[in-house]
Amino acid sequence: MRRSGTRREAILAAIAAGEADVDGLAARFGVSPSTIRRDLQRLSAERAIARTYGGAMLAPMAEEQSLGAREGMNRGAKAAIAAAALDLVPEGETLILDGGSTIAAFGRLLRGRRHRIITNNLPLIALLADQPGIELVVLGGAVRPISMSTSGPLAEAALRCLTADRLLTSADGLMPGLGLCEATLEQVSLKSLMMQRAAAVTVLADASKLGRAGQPCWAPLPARWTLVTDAPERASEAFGAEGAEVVRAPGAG
Amino acid sequence: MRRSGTRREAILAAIAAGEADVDGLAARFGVSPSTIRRDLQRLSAERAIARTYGGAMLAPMAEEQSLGAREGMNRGAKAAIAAAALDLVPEGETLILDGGSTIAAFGRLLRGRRHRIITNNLPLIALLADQPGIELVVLGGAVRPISMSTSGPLAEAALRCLTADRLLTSADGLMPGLGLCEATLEQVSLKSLMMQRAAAVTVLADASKLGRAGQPCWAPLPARWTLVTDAPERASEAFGAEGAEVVRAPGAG
DNA sequence: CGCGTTTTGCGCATTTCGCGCAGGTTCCTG
DNA sequence: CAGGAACCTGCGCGAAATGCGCAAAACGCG
Repeated sequence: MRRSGTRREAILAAIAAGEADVDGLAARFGVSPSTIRRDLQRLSAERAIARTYGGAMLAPMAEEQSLGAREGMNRGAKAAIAAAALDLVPEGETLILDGGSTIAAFGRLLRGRRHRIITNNLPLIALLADQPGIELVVLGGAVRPISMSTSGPLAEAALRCLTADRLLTSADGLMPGLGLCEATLEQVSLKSLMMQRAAAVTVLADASKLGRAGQPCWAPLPARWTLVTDAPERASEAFGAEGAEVVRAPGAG
Repeated sequence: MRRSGTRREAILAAIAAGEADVDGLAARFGVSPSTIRRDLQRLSAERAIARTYGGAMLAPMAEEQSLGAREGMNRGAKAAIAAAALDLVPEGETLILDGGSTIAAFGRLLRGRRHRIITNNLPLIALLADQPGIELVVLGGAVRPISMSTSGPLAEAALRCLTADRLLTSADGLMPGLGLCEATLEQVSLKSLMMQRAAAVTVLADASKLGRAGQPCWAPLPARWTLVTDAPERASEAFGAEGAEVVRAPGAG
């Protein structure tokens, strides 16, 4: 029977459309849950989907574009850093969330919480827009495809109309005494303005960023700020010596 | 004990490292499977992981398709209207693309072309950001989850810094003499400003929108504008009589 | 029409999950 | 310093989901 292949494609489409539980799919296609289970098992073996308890979800794509590849890098570390940063942020605060995959990982954890979010992090919008407890404001401006974020004069103009309790940001590199570095002046200009507009500054950076000066454009850090990192203490103590509160997230493994 | 937060981060790291089953995690951390289960439940609620049968996996970065469901409605008609509208737009123009699924369908057709795009249509960003021939500017502002678009004072302020060759917009309803209607004043205020800022106005509306006054807030249309619709001529001739150029798209089929 | 292959549905044992309950620890407060 | 609130933890129980084996049905092919 060639039809089963057709049904598996339809199941794939149904899962992509949100129909995710075994019983629902069984009713939808008029077959028994056992059959759906077998189909899901096969699709799972083909790496097309991933099984969940009582259902299935689209498989996490192995690799994709430039952004997806970088998101995969240090993913565990970023998730751990994001979770550690979450404990520092009281519910109800107004947050500025900067661009970058580390901040996106943090933003995902805000689902279910109550916050006002100001962000130029475009992938984050889809993750938070449906949350009833979250009021989302997007900073406009020109889109940087590499980082999927906005920047430029329009973003800065919008930011000048807003203030926040806390900024969460990351960087291409951090150096004691210099601050954080990025590839373009446009980026550091926006980051500096974000720091001015937030009462507290929290920087999320994995171990590979500390002590790295790989970019030419620098933004100084405020007198008091918080660093959340998975790096060992010897790599971060220099920041602590110059006014940063250092929070360690457990390293992967 | 506040340490549980620390353990949850460690669990996150362990899952990223491949340790994925409940019993293994319980043994790894020296706690009962019940506790691990609770931790996984909590991480799952935070969307940091996804539960599987007997374990967990890192949450996929991409999700969200509540909009996708509505996008399916009148999909054929919208695609036909979008294709017809594409013929009206010369390559190289600077376009304002309003929110809504009809405009999103149009924007998808711009892939591979050369344009400057100004938009508050959030789903469109992911579709066009990777296109080398397209320069993308996002209007910031508050996010309306229902339509996945931005609006409000910030969007209008940004728009006041920009002009465009053409506006492509849609509406909840169109009436001869009245213009187009939307659910909120905020929406029509932004649409009116978009019309002022664009040298030409093109409205995409399927047959169900014509002659419908289902919303209380109205924006008048300019003296000359273009209507692209799949409705039969008798439904659109009233608009032609008051200055609109009417372009018919072949009905869905 | 007969046969082999594939698919499907069902029952059963096993595993996992969710929830309530009791005990213990931490922290805050009067 | 004592009391209490909040939290975490472990355990047991009922419910749900899973995997497996087996028999019946559907399909393709000679």
